[in-house]
Amino acid sequence: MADYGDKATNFSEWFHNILEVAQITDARYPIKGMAVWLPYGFQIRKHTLNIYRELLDKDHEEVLFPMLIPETELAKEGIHVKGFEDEVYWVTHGGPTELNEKLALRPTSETSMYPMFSLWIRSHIDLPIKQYQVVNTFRYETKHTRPLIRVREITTFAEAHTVHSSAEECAEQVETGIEIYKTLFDEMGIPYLISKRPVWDKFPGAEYTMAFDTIMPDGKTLQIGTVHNLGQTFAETFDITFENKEGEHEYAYQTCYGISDRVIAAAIAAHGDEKGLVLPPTISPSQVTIIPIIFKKGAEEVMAKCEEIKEALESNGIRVDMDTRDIRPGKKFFDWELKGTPIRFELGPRDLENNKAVIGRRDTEEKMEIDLDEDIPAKIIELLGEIDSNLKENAWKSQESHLIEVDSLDDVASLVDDGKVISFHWCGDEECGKAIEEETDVDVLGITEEDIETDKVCPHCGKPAKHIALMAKTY
RNA sequence: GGGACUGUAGGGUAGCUUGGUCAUCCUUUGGGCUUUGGGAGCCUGAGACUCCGGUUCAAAUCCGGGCAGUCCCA
Repeated sequence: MADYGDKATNFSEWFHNILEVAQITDARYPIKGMAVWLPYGFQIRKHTLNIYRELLDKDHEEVLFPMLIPETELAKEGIHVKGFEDEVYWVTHGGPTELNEKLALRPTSETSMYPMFSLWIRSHIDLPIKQYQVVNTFRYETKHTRPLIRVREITTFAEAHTVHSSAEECAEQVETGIEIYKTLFDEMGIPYLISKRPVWDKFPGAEYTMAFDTIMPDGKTLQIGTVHNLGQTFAETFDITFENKEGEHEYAYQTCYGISDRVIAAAIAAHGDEKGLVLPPTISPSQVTIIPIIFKKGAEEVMAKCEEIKEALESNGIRVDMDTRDIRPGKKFFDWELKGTPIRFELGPRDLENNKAVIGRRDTEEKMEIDLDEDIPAKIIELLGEIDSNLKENAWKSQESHLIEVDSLDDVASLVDDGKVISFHWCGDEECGKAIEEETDVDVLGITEEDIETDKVCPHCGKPAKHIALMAKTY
């Protein structure tokens, strides 16, 4: 039995090992924080993006903006640039010639897109604009990098940008963005916590930031998606104005929301186990992997039946892979457990004789027989659905086991060391929040329930509590 | 931002303290035989001292720096 490390007690080690042995990424690329997507990992990424695109294509348009941003544009929005300036990669030369203006590799695309929005938008008729792009972005991370989680090239940055003619519509779009991401994470079985980031941790330039965090197996949280209400800040900076129905010029209202490679990291972390990956059928490269068990005698008949089943499954829209390698079946079972294929379909001469096949579930490790005369595609589709909901349910249970409500912050440090994420009543004051972070050395993630009616007081400052907030160690 | 540790075949490692023989073992991998329902076996090949500089008759081993990685603290 291979030992990939213990997922709960040594998540980092487990995660590194799984990425490597399951051939998702190769982190040996000779630049810190940049890795190669391997074919198997790329497939997972592709299916994840398919879900994403399907969700956004309903009422967003996909676009593609350049990767380079002139220094003057990047620097226009003061608060925004301050949030990123230490992490920007600069292009300074074209061949031997020094450029007369430095060009930034986009750390995010507001300053790339919004000057164009300014040109495109003249009247309220032009609004709303809802666009998205899937691009790579660059951040010169100074902390230690981790594959998929903290990288210098974010290879999969899926960002949406919207422009509206009223503050109300803009706020509604924030809710829409949240709903889209909920659906995406639900499809992948990733549990999440939604909170409003504290003011000192919001997106630079935003009015407020709504964030999705998932709790990793070690109890640290990972931010997997954010939705920002930008208000009119960027519109003022980039002069995005429209003529409203009254014929007056008004600054536009904007939102942006994004997800990244981290979503895939979250899916791997949420479902994987000591044997390797466990992939939800929605993103697994193959949903069913057929393993023909070949002996010299009867090989042709077995292969023919396997082909037949493969075609039957594929014509029902199921992704099927067939492992025809000339190696022992045991080796194949181990390989596909490592790669997390949801269903193994094993068929050998003995089965053929009995008119049966063996189905193996990756999530429960159950093996069951199926009659070859049965409606196999229907059975598989049913099973895939069960696997999907089982994975999701377990992941949510696991997340909930990390959550704990407290009335006092005395034990926060030891609870967090124990892998807990803390929920507490909070006054909401910036000064108080920063003091809490300082004293406990744990981050205030954000507010999960805003402006609640309660008799409770803030455990730190003793003032009346207004919100329920979360604290955690973060990745 | 500050600190600690590490770098030997594709992966994991021994050797480094005390410089000196053909650099160890597992895995991987090419070829051959034999096997095939949970990682087969045998035979025979392949594959490494992070880079640059220094000390030395001699460096995987000692020293300095770069690059890369892991971890801890802000």
